[in-house]
Amino acid sequence: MNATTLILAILNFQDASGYEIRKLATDGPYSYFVDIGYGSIYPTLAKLEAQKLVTSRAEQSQGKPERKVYSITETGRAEFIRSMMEPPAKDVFKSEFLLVAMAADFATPASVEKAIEERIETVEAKLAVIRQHLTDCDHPGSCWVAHYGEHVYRSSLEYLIANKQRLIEIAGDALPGAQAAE
Amino acid sequence: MNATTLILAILNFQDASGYEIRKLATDGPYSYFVDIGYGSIYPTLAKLEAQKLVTSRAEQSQGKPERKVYSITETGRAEFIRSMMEPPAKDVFKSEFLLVAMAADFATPASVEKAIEERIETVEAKLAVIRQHLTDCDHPGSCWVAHYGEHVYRSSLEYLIANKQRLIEIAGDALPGAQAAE
DNA sequence: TTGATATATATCGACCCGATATATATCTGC
DNA sequence: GCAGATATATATCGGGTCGATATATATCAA
Repeated sequence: MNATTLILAILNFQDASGYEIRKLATDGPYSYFVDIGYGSIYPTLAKLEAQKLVTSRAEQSQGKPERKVYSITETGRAEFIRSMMEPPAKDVFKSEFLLVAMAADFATPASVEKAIEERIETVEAKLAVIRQHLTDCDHPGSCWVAHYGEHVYRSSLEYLIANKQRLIEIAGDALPGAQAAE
Repeated sequence: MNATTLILAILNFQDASGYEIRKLATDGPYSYFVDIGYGSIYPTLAKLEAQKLVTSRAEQSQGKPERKVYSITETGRAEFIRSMMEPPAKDVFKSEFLLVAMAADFATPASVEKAIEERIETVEAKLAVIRQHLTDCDHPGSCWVAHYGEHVYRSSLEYLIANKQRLIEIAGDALPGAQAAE
């Protein structure tokens, strides 16, 4: 994706600690088109602070470890706006599940069934998160994106459920000792 | 994704050179759920050859540079089948376009329009490739996956076209000097 | 014959992800 | 009251991956 742009975008909407940024990008409203780990977040925050695009302050809340809360600066906001103007990089989509589905005839029906069932559960979970965001959605851009996510994930789920059985039937056909199982 | 699994999967279906693997993963029937560059392909092929999971032979076709064609071994095929049995890693989806859409109020209508139009063109191109594959699709797993791709990309395209105008209308609303443009 | 394009192999640096280490506070059950 | 699980929080390291680039040959069009 590009950790710098993403973090600047998040900090443009709200102050956050590294830990919160991770949660927003994993479970929050960014989670269905973004993914970023600590290994990118903390070094990027340090770099952004050195460049004066963000500032940080320590904050101790009762009971919890001290948080290091980051805020975007005016320079940072200008850089964020500039980055929103340039043409976005191409989308990245990688699915090991689809690779397994493509080679279903080389796996057992049991493993294929498990794979597609887990995929269905994952998509359902993601849909639930999106629909939750849709109920308390105020900012217009976020609503547009959440509706997009709902639309696409629902479509994906429909196909998976409707064609699950057909994929399981393909399974095992190319495995040694599987000639014409009637 | 995991370059090893992908390359083993491709070589399980056909012999190929590094260059061909790249093309299959970029324009071919793997292209809508996979992406891999030379920086992963050549080192992985070398590793797989050292492990005796693939073998290579030089082949000079007329007029073109010499090709180094790789074939999967029996050990490699066993390893491929084993890898198809274990639960697939989670899908990866990252979209800088959706980040721009979410922050559309911080960009100009012109740049947002350009971004969504380019996105529509990209999806249409991908759909065209998938539909081409569907016309000459023999292997059942590949057909299942191509149908899935057709279903999801068509759904995505529908939303983009139907909601393009609405996104452009959001654009610019948070930019300095944009109070209530009627 | 120049330049553009396609084929083909290969590598390097920058970036990114997953796993892990470390630490504190709360909550639950025994 | 304390052990263990869980949540909060910061940080790093190694391995993997990507984009750009270098190199080379052959074809085709201007």
